[in-house]
Amino acid sequence: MPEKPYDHIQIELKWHTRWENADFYKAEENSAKPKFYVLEMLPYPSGTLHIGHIRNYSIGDALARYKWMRGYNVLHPMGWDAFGLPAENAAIANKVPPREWTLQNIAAMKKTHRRFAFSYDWDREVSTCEPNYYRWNQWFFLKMLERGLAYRKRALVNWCPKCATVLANEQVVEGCCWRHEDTPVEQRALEQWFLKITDYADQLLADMAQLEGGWPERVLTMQRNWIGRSEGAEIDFKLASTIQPIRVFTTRVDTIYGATCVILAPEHPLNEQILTADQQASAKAMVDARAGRDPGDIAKEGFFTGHFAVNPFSGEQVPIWVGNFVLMGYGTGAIMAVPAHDERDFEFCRKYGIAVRPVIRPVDGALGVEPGLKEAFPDDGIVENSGQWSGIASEEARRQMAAYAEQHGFGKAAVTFRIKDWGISRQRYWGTPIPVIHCPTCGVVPVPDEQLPVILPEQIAITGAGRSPLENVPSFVNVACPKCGEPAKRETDTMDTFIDSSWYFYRYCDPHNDRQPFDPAKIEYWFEIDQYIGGVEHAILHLIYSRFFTKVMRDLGLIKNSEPARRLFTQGMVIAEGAKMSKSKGNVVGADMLAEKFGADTARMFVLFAAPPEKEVDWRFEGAEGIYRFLGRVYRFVTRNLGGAGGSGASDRQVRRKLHQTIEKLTVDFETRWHFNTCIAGIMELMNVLYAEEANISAAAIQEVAEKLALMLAPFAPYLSQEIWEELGREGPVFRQAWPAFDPELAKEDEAEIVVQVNGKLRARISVPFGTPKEELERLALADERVQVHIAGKQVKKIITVPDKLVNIVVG
RNA sequence: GGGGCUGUGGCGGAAUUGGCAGACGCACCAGAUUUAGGUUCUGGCGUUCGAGAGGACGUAAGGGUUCAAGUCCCUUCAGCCCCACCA
Repeated sequence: MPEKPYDHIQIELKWHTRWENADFYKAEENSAKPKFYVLEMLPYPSGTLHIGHIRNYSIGDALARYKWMRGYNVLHPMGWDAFGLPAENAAIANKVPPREWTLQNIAAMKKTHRRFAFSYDWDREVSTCEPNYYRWNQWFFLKMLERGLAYRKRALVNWCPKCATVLANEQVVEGCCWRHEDTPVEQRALEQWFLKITDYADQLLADMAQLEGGWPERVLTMQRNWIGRSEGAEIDFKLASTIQPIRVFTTRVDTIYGATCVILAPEHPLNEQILTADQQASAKAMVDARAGRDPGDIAKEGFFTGHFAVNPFSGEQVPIWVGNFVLMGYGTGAIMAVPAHDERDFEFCRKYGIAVRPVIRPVDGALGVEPGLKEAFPDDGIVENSGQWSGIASEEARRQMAAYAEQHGFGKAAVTFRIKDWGISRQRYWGTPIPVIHCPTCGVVPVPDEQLPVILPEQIAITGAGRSPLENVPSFVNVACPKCGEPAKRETDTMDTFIDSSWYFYRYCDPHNDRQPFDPAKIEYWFEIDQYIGGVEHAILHLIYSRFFTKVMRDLGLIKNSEPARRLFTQGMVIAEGAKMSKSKGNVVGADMLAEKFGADTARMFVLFAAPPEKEVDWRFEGAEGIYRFLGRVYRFVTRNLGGAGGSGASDRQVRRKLHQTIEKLTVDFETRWHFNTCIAGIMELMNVLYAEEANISAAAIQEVAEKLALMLAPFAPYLSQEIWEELGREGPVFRQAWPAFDPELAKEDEAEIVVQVNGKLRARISVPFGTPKEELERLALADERVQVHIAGKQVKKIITVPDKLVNIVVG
C-alpha cells in the first residue's frame, strides 16, 4: 500500500470540470421528470480558480448529482459548449486558451479596468469575446432597436481626467478615481446607448408576486426598492419671464399651498436658459462636488436664480432656486419645496431664510406648531390654508388636485420610478460590438442581418486614451452605409457584459444553434428554471437584468414564461480577513493551492464543510487537512475490508442502524435545506462508528456499507466514490445509480432514552421501550436514585411528560 | 439617515417544531506505533469548585413569557451587508 493511499485518485480540479461537462451532464430529452438546474459557475480557461467559485460550483454540483441520482433529468450547463467554443477537453486541460489573443488582451485590460475585481465577470467577459455568442446579443439588440427598446442619448458619465476614461459608478471611490485617489471625478456628457428597462418597471414589480416564496424576501425587497415606484403628480410652474414652464414631480400635491420655492437640479436643462454665466459655473461646481460622494457628507447648498415661477393652484409667485440636493436623475429634476412638511426642504429653506408655511394639520392635532420639529412633519392629515381644498383629508386632496391639474392643463397624476434605463455602452475593447453604423445622411443604420456578427478586430492597441481602442482601427470603423452605400462609421462602443449574463441560461438549452438564439421548443421543455443559485451581490444587477430580458424575449414571441427562475438560492459570499474577497483588494485566495495539495475532492468538500451554503464564510486554509484525513479514512476502511472474511457480525445491527440514520439525514437535508456541512458531519460520524466496530462487522455488512458510502459521497467527493464503486466491482458512473433508500425500521433505535429533569435541570436518563405510557414514565423517573436526591424533602408540584422524550418534575 | 442580517468554546460551526447546549472538524494535550519527525490509531478538551462522586455557572448585555429559552417577546450593545438628499 502506498504511503498516502488516497493520493493516486487525486485529480486536478480544472480537469475535473471539463471531464464532467463532457460526459455526464448532457440533457436527456426523454426523461420522465424534467428538471433544470442552472449554476452560475463556469469552468475557467486559465489557471485562476477563485475560492468563491469553488464554493458556488460545489454547492450546485452536489445538488445536481443528488438530483440526478433521484432520477431527475438535470441540465447542468457548463459554459464553453454553450458559447460554441472549441470543446476539446484537452485544450482546456493543457491550459491552452481557446483564443490566445483574447486572453492576452484580457491580461492587459486587467491592469486598467476594475471590473476584473469581480470574479463573476471574468468568465462572463471571456465568453463575450466569442462571436457565436455575441452574434445573438447583436440580434437581440437589433430586435430591441426595431421596437424602440434600445435608444441613444446624451448622458452624464463619470470621467477621470488623469486616466482620460469613463468610469462606472462602482469605480468612483469617495468622489475620486479609484486609481488616482486625489483626482476628483468629473461629469461629462457623452452619447450612450440605453435599453428601456423602465418600460418594464411595472411588470418587473407586479410579477414579483409570482416569485414570492421561491425567492428570498431580501432579494425581492432590494429589487422593490431599486425599482422604487412612487405615485404622485407632475405640476407645471409657469415662469414669468420665459415660455417654458418648470415641471415638478411630487408625491404630496396636497401640500402645494405650502410650497415656498421651486428648486432645480444643478444639471437641469432650463439652467442654460435662465442662469447667468457665473451661476452656471456654480451649478457645474455643485455637480462636480457631488460626484460619487456620500450624500450624508454634503451640506445642502443652493442659490437664488433671480427668477420666479407661478404656483398654478394658488397663483402665488415663488422664487426659483438651484439646489445641490435635487437630483436630475429622479422625477423631473425639479421640485417644489414645502419646508413645513419635508425635512430636506426645511433644512434648505431655513439655511437661506425662505418662508415656512404649514398647510397640513394632523388629524388630532393643531396646524404647524413649531415647524422644523419632527412632529411638525405630519404624514397625512387635513389640508388647511389651501383655498377650496381646505378641510379635505390628504389622500382625497391628492386625488382631487391631480384631477384638477389635468383638467386645467397644468399637470397630471404621474408615477415615477427610481430605476433608470440601462446604459449599456462601454468604451472598452472587448464585449459585443453594438451593431449599428452611423451614416452622415441616413443616420443610425442597423447592421443588416447577413453581416452579423460584427466581430472585434484582433490586432488592437490598448491606448488608455479613454476612447474605445476600436476607434483606432480604420478597417473596423470605416464601412459603407448599408442603406446608401456612402462612406460611414461603425459604432465603436461595446455592450455591457451584463447583457451576456442576462440570457445565458436560455442559450444553454440549445448551445449549438446557428440559426436562432435557441429553439423555442427546447426552452419550453426546460423552463422555468426550477432552481437558480447565485450570490446575493447580484440581487439588483444580474437578477433584474435577466428578468427584464426574459420579459422582452417573451414579447418577441420567443418564449412563453415571464420569469426566468421560479426559485432562487443566494449563497453566502466568501470573505477574506473580514472583507469581501475581490481582486482589487488583493485578498483573493486562489483555489489552485488547495486543489494541488489535496485534490479536487478535498477542495470541494472542504468548502461545503466550512459553513452552510447561505452563510457568509470567512476563508481560512486550516481545516482542509481534516477533510483530507477523513477521505483517507474512508478509502482505507473500504480497501482493507473488502473481500476479506469479515468479522463476527456482532456489531452489524448497530452499524446498519447508523448507516440508515445517516442516509435518512442526508436525504432530508438534500430535500429541504442543503446544509451540506451537517451532511458531511453525518458521514464522518458513521465513519467513526465503523472504525470503532470494525473488527465485529460481517463481510456482508461491509459490502452494504461500502456501497452506500460510495453513493452517499458521490455528490461531495465524486472521485473517491467512483473509486470505491469500482473497488466494489461495479461499473459506470456512480451517480448514474439510484440514491440509496433508507429503511426507517433499521434506522430506529431499540429503546427511547428519556431525559429526566428536576425543575428543568437534567438529573438522569432512563431507557425505556418506545411507547411506554405516561404513568409508567413518571413512576420510573420518580424512582430514580439521582432524582430522589434532588426531590428529597420537597413537594412535587407538577410533572410534565413528553412521551418517548422527557419527564420534568417540578418541586417547590 | 433608511432597510436587512448576524452575535454559541481558542477557531469554523451543530442543536429541524421551545425539551440533554457545544454534534462534526480544526487547533491543542496525552498515550500507542516509530530510531526520530511525519503518517496512522486511541483517549482528553466550555468556565469553575471538588481528591473523587458530583455540584455551580454558561449561547453579546439586561429584562420578560414558560414546567422548560441558544430558540419566542421587549430594550440595549457590537459587527456585517444593501440602499442612500428618490421629493
